[in-house]
Amino acid sequence: MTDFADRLIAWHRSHGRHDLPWQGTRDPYRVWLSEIMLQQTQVDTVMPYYRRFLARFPDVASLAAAPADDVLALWSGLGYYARARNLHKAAQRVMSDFGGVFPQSAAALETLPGVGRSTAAAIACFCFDERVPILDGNVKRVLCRHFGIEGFPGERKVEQALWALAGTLLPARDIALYPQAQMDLGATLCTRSKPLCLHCPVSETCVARRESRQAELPAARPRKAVPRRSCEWLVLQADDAVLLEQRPASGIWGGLYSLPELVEGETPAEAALRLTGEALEGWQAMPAMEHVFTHFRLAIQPWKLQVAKRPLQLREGRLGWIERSRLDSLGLPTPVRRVLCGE
DNA sequence: AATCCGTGGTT
DNA sequence: TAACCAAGGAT
Repeated sequence: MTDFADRLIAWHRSHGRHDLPWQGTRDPYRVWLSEIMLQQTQVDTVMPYYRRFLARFPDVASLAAAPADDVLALWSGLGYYARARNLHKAAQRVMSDFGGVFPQSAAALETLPGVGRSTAAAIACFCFDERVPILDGNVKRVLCRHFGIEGFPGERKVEQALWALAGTLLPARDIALYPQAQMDLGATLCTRSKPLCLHCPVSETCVARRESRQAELPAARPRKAVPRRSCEWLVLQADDAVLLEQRPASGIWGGLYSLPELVEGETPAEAALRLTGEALEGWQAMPAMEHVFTHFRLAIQPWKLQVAKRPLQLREGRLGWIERSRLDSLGLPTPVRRVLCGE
């Protein structure tokens, strides 16, 4: 079945995507950056972020030397912020452990934080012609359909089988073209819904096609109820500044600047007193909003409290007054940016 | 090994 | 509307 890869590559030459911003280079820095941004994130979403990021940090040295806050600011809105923190750490490790030169094997690349087996393989393959398989969402979908693989691909046994299968399908030549060929097929033809089998280069040998099971393969994730949580935020504004709190490095929105949360049962005035030690009055409700994550749903009630003069003391170390003009240069979670800057 | 981690688009 | 999930990795 080595023919499988050759057909994909031949199809890619004439029908694949060739003008994405991260294509046309074998610079491992650029390939690595694009691969990290594209994890669980669609191409159209990534493009503007990739351009901005590359303009600000043209190489691994400039990224390694940057403050973490600058990196998070450029990532703000892209989600999965551990990617940005790991990206920064990995850049520093390339400088310190590899003399500023990216390692040239998948095994070595995988030692970098945020670089797993598939991302390491993609970089090694694109940049250094290493003959290793990738296994992202596109490849999983294509393989499950074409070879009639049953079971949810997120399950360990199924994923192991897919890795093994992917390893047997590698082409004898043009290895550097193969990852892109697979991803293009998955992204443009073998899509999750309504795949365009009529244009597919491997449709004659596809199990799902033959059995009309394109909608059943790959098997869907076992569904669970999505928990609902709620929180209240204090939007304390003074002069032309707002009180923000940097979140802990781990957990949701790690390292980002967020609005202080009210403790259960607390009024906005009580929260302001707790945070500043001053009695502040005149709070009012802002429009409630809901933010949806993959794994839960968060109802947010912001409370605005505008005071004339900025309280001098802050009771917690992670609190700080941020000028409104500086908000653009900070890493803010999307709903925080929405509250402070409007839609 | 199952869970956690964002956001926006599609159906 | 709600479900689903996209160029996954870390724990």
